[in-house]
Amino acid sequence: MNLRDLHYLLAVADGLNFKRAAEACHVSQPTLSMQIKKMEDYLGVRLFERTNKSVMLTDAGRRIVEVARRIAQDEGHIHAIATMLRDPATGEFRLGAFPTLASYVFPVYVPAIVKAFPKLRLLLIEDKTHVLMEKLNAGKIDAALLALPVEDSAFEVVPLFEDPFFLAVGHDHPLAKRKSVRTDDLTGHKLLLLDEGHCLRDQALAVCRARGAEEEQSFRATSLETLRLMVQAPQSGLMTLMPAIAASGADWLRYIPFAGKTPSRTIGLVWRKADARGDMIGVMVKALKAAQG
Amino acid sequence: MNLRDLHYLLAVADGLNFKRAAEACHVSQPTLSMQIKKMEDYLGVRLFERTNKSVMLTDAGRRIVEVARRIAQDEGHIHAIATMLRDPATGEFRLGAFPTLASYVFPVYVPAIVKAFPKLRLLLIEDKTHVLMEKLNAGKIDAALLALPVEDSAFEVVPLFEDPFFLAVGHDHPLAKRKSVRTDDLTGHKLLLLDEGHCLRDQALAVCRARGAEEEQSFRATSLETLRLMVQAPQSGLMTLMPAIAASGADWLRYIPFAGKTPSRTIGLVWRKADARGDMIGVMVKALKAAQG
DNA sequence: TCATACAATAGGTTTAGACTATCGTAGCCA
DNA sequence: TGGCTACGATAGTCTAAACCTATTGTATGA
Repeated sequence: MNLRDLHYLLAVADGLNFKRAAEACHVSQPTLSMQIKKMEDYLGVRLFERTNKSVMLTDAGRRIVEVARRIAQDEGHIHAIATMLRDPATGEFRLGAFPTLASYVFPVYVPAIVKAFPKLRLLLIEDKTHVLMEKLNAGKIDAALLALPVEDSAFEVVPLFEDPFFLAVGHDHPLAKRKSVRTDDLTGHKLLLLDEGHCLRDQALAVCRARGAEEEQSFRATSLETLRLMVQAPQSGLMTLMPAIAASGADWLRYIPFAGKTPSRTIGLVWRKADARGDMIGVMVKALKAAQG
Repeated sequence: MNLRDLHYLLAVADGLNFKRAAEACHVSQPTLSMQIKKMEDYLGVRLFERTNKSVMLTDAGRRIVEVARRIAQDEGHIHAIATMLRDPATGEFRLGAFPTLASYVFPVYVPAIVKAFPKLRLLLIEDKTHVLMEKLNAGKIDAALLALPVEDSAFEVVPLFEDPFFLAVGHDHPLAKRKSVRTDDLTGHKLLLLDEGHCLRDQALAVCRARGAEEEQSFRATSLETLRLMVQAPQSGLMTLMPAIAASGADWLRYIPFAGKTPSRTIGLVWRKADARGDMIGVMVKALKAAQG
């Protein structure tokens, strides 16, 4: 059976006349006769009762036409969906970002994306880096904002901005009065970090470990907010690395810039190379860069 | 687009693997690749995102698969309908009979048909002869019990039984005491008939008109029951022809048989020659004949 | 680095859908 | 009654599309 045949069936059922139905289908009358006959043979039931003078639906024909009509409608729906989504800037777009980034970049990026692609339904996903990469791989999200480098040949990666780190300490911390610090100055101080799995933890460790800063082992924060509260607690003696993007100033921490070569992380957009919407994502990257400008 | 292609689409969507999908569809992998690609070109949207290592649905693909699944289901429904109705003795069968016959033959015939064709859904239609013939022609009913002859080359006709007429009179009618009558005896008596359009009227007229029986002009009955009541009314002086099948005896009329050549009507079953269920209707005729004993 | 797994491509064969021309039948009108 | 028209069915041929096998290209993993 064939969708075309179903349309032939419907055409004959509508006009109850093979010649006119053939015209409506833009085929010859014998073609139509043949195909209907073939369909009847295939289904094993007569669909039309035909004489030289009249054509009418059989009981089976009537019922089958009913279903065929629904199929034809659904076929129309498929075309409608395809037409709508032919423009890549329509449909859904699922964008991920890891937790210590999401709340700071989404407020800037989302309006930019919505403005650039008003017909795109944007869905935001906040998860740890490795979960995002799995989801990206599995097609559960379409792109992710991640800290670079991302080593995966299946992904396309574009850097968006540098996010420098500040040293964050409480007001009574030994380093609190410094105008700037060098990474060497961290040696011997106690460092509080996020819990395992947060990429900010790894980034901070990469900066500090070589310098002999000693990680506070009794506690690891599970969110930036907790981290902030722990560090600013009186007599904590703790410090942490805080990304500039998260250093709002609306708290009681001291954020001290690094002198010399400022440690930083690079944030980029990552998506699947195989994604057919690659071109659109390229345009999206431009919109994002413009937004942070 | 093609139903086959939709099945290919579903197979790939289910397994997310072209090779296995091809096996499931009993075609080669290149065929599947080709057809999917062709479909994507036709619709103008990418349905799958493919790499060497993985296949996943695009947003468009996901939505279209949803509709395709419904279409596949409906295709199944068409097969189910065809399988069910492949046996002619299933589905609906609409049987008509004219009013002065219906109430007397249906109680006998319907159980016989139901017994012979238990899967047939029998629908009964009661209407005047010419309406039944129109409906039969238009395919609105499948067969009709009519008084013969039926002159229409499009119809198949089989006589079922002879229905002799009685002369029906009230107890005080001049002919009430007769053991039998001849058609000549009707001359000069007042005849009450059914309204225009009832075939019993025409049949009775055919019997009586030649004999000079005088039709009561002031009133025509619209049902056999009314006719009965009018004739049996004291001092009515009316008579009518009553088919044997309707002469129940459970009323106050005298039913007098005709001597010599008894006038009668022939009742037969009529259906369209072109009806594919002709064979089944032939079997039905046998069942009807058996039922009337 | 070789073997494996996967989808895409190339080239040739078969099938099915399409065409034109014609038939067969019934209804209509002169 | 004979010829005209309208209708669907049939016959024979052509072509496009669906299919096959064989091969390519590219990752992954031992």
